[in-house]
Amino acid sequence: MLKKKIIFLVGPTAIGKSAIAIHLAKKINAEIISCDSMQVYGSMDIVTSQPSWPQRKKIKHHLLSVIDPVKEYNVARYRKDAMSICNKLFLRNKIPLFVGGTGLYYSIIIDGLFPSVPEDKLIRARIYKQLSLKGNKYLHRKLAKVDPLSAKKIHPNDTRRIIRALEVYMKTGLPISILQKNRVGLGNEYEIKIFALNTDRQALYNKIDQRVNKMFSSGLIKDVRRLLKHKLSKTATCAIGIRELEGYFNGEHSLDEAKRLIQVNSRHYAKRQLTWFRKDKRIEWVNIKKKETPGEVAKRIYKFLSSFVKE
RNA sequence: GCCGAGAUAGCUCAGUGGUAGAGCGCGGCCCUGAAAAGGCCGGCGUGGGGGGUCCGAUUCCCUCUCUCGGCA
Repeated sequence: MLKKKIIFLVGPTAIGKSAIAIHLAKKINAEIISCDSMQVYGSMDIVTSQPSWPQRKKIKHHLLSVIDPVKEYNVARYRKDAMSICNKLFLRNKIPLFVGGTGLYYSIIIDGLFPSVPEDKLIRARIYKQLSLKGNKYLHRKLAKVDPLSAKKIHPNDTRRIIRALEVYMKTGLPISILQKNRVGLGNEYEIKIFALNTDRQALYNKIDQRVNKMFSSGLIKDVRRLLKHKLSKTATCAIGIRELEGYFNGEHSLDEAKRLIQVNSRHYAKRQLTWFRKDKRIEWVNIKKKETPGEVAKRIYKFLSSFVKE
């Protein structure tokens, strides 16, 4: 029996994934599933740099603008949503082409998520209270007692992960480090290819600056001002551009400073993305050459996997 | 032109007679229900140029160059 094929196209922010993905999708009869933790949110098109409507008309895109920004979203929901779309695409003989920059999301699709409990707001509130009362070292020691493995792995300052580990332990009575070993990925049924786009660092940073400029000229300020009228979820608020502009609106800093911060934070983000991808040895790296068009890059990738998709 | 202040990391600036730090930036890394988040590590340097004093100068002295104030 033929294995089901799934293709991933990842890369740092602003590298040009969307345009390349559309060219590629056309060549291989694919539909695009966004793999981006922020582009799932609707009415945030400009801050999250979603593919334009003309682009979305060319190739069907999934998981863009599907959640209200006042709602929370997370990996587990993403996996569920994405896998369900994936299966529908298989029924229609379409290849799922995952495109995006969220490292955790694509790896969760491939490698699976350990079965566990969702966030429990009450428990978290209790742990947060302990955190403010007794400090992070206390929580870390507490974790060390019930789950020494995790405590060793998680730095005492990384309170988010300490809290998550404690939460899981409190709900299940089992250490998260044990549960985490139990993940079910795509396995043998599927055949996957992962491509990561990159270019030299300075060129990437120039692209990021350009993108930020473009965001501003397409009405970022107005957009964020409108968004801030609602109580955005803690996840949606994380989109780069929201807090920086909020600081400007509140008079904490100038507009120029807000823009500078958006650029800096985007660079840092891109750097972290690259660190994540580098670690994944399954990735085929595609280095974009100077002046190479999206179509040309897509062609190179297509050549690389033509035997893969024709089998 | 005169007087004063200054010239130290990519930037803003500390500090010291025994060849230097901090914040930001920059680089590297970690990551399983907030992941565009969160966390960890790394100084990346001809101390403006040239002399002098001293065992030893980034630090003290002289001089030149430049920058910023003030007076002309």
